[in-house]
Amino acid sequence: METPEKLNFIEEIVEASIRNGEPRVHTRFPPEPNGYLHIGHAKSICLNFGIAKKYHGKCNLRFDDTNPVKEDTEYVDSIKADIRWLGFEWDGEYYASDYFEQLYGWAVELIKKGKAYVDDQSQEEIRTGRGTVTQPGTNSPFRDRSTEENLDLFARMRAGEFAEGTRVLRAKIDMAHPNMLMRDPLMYRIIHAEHHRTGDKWCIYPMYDYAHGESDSIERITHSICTLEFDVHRPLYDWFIEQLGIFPSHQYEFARLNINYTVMSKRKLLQLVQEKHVTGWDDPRMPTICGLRRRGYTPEAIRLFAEKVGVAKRDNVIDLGLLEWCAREELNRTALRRMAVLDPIKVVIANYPEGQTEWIECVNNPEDAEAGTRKVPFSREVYIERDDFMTDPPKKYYRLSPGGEVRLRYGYIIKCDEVLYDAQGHVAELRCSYDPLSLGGGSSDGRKVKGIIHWVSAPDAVPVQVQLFDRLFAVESPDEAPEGGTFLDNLNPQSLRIVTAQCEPSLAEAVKGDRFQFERLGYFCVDHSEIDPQPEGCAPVFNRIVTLKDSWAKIAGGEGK
RNA sequence: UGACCCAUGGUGUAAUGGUAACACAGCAGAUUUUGGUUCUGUUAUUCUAGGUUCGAGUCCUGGUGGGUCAACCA
Repeated sequence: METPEKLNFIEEIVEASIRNGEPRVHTRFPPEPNGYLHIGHAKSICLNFGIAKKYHGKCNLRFDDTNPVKEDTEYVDSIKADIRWLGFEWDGEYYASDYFEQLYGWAVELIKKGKAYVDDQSQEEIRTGRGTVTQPGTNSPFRDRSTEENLDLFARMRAGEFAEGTRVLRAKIDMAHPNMLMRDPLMYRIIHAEHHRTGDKWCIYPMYDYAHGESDSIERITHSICTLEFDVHRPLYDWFIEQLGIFPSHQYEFARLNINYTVMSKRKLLQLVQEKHVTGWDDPRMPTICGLRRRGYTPEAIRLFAEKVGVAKRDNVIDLGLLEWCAREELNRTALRRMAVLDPIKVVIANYPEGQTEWIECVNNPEDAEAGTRKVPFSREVYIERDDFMTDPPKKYYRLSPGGEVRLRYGYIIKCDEVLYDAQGHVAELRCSYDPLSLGGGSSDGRKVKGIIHWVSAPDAVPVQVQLFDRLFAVESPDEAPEGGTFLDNLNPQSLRIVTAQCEPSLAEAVKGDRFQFERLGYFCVDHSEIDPQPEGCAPVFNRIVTLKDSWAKIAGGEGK
C-alpha cells in the first residue's frame, strides 16, 4: 500500500474540480519573453507541468508577448531551452500575439455592448482620474461616447492614425470600485513599434489583463496558476470572460519563491547583467536557470528543490542552503571522486625513493560500486592543501602538524619532520617521512591515524583554473537597500575567487557536462557558457557547484577560510 | 487610513473539528581511509483576545503583524 501522498493546495483544487465533473486538467506556463528564466520560474514550471503530468492532462507553453518594446526572440529561444533542460515538454506552443485578431474582435464586441470606450485623456489625466486606494476615481469626460464614435476611433487607432499615448481603449466598469484594477482598466494602448513576431502589423497592443484570461480561455485552460500578486487581478480576469461569455478558465494564485541572499526580480537581474556586476545572464552566481546550469546544478536537483519548497499562499523566504542540499543530495550519489588541491603546499617525502612513481588504486565513488576504481600516480613530492597543515594546531585538529601524522587518502601515512618557511614567514615546504607498510590502510605497527587528507603527486599534477563562488549578495535580504543606497550595495565583493589548482592527471581530459567531487572540497563541473562559448580544446576551467558540508569549519569557527 | 491575500519550531511544508507531524538547519552519539555519506537520538511550533463546540491550529468576530494593488509592464 502506497503511503498517501500529501497534496499541495493547488492539487487539492484540481482534484476537487475532477470530483465535480471536470474531465480535463489543462495548465499553462505563460512567460513574457523579456528576460531569462530564473529559479522562481522553475517552481512555477514544476508546478504547472507537474500537475498536468500527475493528472494526465496537458500543459501549454504560452508566450505573453503583448508588449513589443520589451520582448525579443532571444528570450523565446532561451526560455524554451531552459524548460526542456529542466525536463519538461509542452503540449502546445502558443503566443498571445497569435490571438491579436480575436482579441480585437472581442474588444469591438465589448464596445458594442457599451462595456468599453476610447479615452482621449493623457496618461497623467488617466492616472489622477483613477483616484487612490482610499479615494474613488472620477469618470473620464470621454466615458459616455457613443458606440459609433468608439467603434470609429478604435478602428482608427488600429489603422495607425494616432500617436502613441493619445488614446486608449478602456473597459467601462466602475471608477469607484474598491479594487483599483476595476476602475475602468486599460485594454489597449497605442505602440508604434516592431513586434518580434507580428512585425508592424499592429500598432495597438492589448494589456496583460485584457489578454491573459482570454488567451487562457482560447486554449481552454482549466487551471490558470499564477503568483500571489495577481490575486487582485482575478475579478477582472473573471469579468472579461463573463462579459464575453467564453470558456471559463479560472485563476489560482500561489506564493512566489524567495531565497535569502538572492534577488529574483527580472528588473534587478537585468541590471546586474547590464551594469556588468556579473558576466552575463548565465554567470554561475546568478539565480537564472542558465546560470544554475552553468554553475553545474542538475535539473534533478532543481526539481527536487521545487518539491522541497512546497506550494502555499504564505510569503516565504527559503534558505539558500536548501538549494545546496538538493545539489549534494544527487551529486553524492552520482559524481565521480577526484583529487585536486586548491591551495597547494609542497610536501617532500624524504625517505621515498627519488624518481619512483607508484600508481595507487582509488575508489571512484564509494556510493556506487559500479563506478569502479582508477589509478592515481604517487611520488616523492606531493601537494597537499594549505589548510591541512598547521604549525600550532588547535585541539581536535586531525590534520598534519609538526611531528604529527596523517594519512594521504588511499595512500601512505606520512609524518611531518620539518617545516620550511619563506622570507615572509609563510610555510613553503614540508619535509616528511612515510611508513612504507601503510599503503591503502593499516600501518607497520598497527597504529591508526585519525586524519586523512587529499593530495596530488607534484610532478604529475595538472594545473587548472578553478572558480570558487560564494553567494552573490552579502546580506540575507538584498532587496532591502541600505540607507541612501541601492540593492547593489548589498553585493558580496568576494562572490568570485579564481585559483589555480593542482589536479590529478585524469582531470585534464574533463569535458563539458562532467561533474566531479573533488575529495573533501566539494562538487565541481567543467565551466561552459552557452551564451559566450570558449573555443573548443582549451584546458578545462572548473566551477565549484557547492562545497561539501563542513563540520570542521564549524568547530574551528573563523579559523578556516 | 480602502479592497484583497496571508499568519503553525530557526526556515519551509502538513495536519480537511478528534494524539500538532515531516523536511532542512541545530545539538548529541554511532559508523566511516572524505571532519563527506549513512544511521540513531534530541532541542524547538499553532500571532492575540473573545465566541461556537464535549472537543478549535482548523469554524466565527475583533485586534495585531506581514504582503499585494493607484505602469499606456507582465
